[in-house]
Amino acid sequence: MAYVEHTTNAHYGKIPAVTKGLMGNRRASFGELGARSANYKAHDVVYYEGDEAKRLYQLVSGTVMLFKLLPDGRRQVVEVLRPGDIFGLAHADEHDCTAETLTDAEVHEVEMRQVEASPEMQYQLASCLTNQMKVLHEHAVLLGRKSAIERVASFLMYLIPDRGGVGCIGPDLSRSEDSCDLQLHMTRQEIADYLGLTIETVSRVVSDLKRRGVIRIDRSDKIHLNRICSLCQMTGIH
Amino acid sequence: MAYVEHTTNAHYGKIPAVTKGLMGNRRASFGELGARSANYKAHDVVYYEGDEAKRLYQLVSGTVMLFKLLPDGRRQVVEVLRPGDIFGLAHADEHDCTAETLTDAEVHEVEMRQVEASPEMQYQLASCLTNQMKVLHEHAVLLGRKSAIERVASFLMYLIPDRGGVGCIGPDLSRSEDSCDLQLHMTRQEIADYLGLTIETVSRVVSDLKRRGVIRIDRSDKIHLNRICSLCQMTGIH
DNA sequence: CGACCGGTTGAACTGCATCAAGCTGAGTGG
DNA sequence: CCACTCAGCTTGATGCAGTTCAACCGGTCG
Repeated sequence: MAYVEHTTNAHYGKIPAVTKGLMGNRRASFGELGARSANYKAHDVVYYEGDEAKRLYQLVSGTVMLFKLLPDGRRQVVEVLRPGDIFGLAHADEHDCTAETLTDAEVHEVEMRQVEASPEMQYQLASCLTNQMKVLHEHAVLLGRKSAIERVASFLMYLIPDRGGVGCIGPDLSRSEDSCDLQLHMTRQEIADYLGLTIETVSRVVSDLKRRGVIRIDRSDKIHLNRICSLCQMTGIH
Repeated sequence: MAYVEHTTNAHYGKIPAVTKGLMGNRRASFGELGARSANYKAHDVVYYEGDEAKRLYQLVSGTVMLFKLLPDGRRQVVEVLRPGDIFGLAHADEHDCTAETLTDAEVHEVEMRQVEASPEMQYQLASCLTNQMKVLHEHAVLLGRKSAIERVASFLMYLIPDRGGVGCIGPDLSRSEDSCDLQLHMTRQEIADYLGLTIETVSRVVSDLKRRGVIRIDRSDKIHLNRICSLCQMTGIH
């Protein structure tokens, strides 16, 4: 089984061309508005929590995570960004999170002044933020109310390409397949910090899913979903 | 000790007049842009999760919470809104949360079309969302990584007027007081659903804080903070 | 080959949930 | 005015999901 990045990972691929309205699932792009493009290697830090916020960033390709640290070292990954997502917003001129790439990533960067001066960009900004807020709401439910199995199942479902975190499409899947390959791009530690669990719990749950035949582990970061529907059943949203 | 609403509760008071830039701590208002004003009683539902999203709302006074439900009844309060906050945004024309007032509330309502057509409103929207994103990030840390005591302490700190969730101002408090009265406007159940805990745990932690002399309980929804600094010390961010 | 890093697995512990009473205060009716 | 009720809250006893601590495993790299 070959793992072709752009078909096997939701986090890959360029920004989708489809756009709707402000409140629709538009995925706007800063590219056509004269943003500077920058390339980062995997595990580069784009900015640190507390840094002065000078620019706005839009992820073009690859994956970026935003996380916060508590003084004793506890970490919470607050967002795992997909192409099209905007980051670097700051409420009081200071970044509230650290932004670190999970993979090589291409990013469009725009000076804050430019954004302030461009209604076009603000439109796109509002549109992207709307979407990201929804994801944050779902993640709050995950962190506040879901069990470990439900968290991991939700996480895996979220990674399925062309599903945008949406649950079961129903029994008559348009893809007519109930299986799928995933490329994780995250260590167990990163997953744990995203799901509010420990590394051991993530590992145990993944092993358990394997034992139950729901997934197959080809390499620790390459997982094959055997039964997407079963997995979806475990997310807590059914 | 008298409890005067607009001085004792962070959730009360009109939208602050102070505004800065897009990324600053601006608290924009739709009022001057011809929004319709609506008044709700305590515990009114503004819209339900799944309802078609037709309008955008900005809270003028009072408190509103947004929550999501899992099919088995588990609930997560994802946001507790303050005056100036915007809600009702929907990614796919459908509200992703239920919006319910906690107190009597005044709300400005704007048709989605109007927002789409108004760069001015989009600017304000982007500004408000930036702030709300930051709060959601902090809340993710709370839900994912904090203990019960830390959650309750963080929650109480968040309610202190004129602090916007900011931690210790330092030993030389500008208010020169280390105490404060709070009006909760939330039942133990609502607090528990906000903090990702059970009602019993919230109750136990509050009793514990009382026993330690950090707070005094005047009525279940009226709490006096005896030592704000001690409380702040318990939030996990120090 | 050995060191090392990320991951897995086991055994014991614990913080919070669950289950089950009891309490308190506001509202109601005799 | 007191008895009753009922909703929201508190407190105690018990259980368990997930953490913690510790050992081990397998692939990779110098």
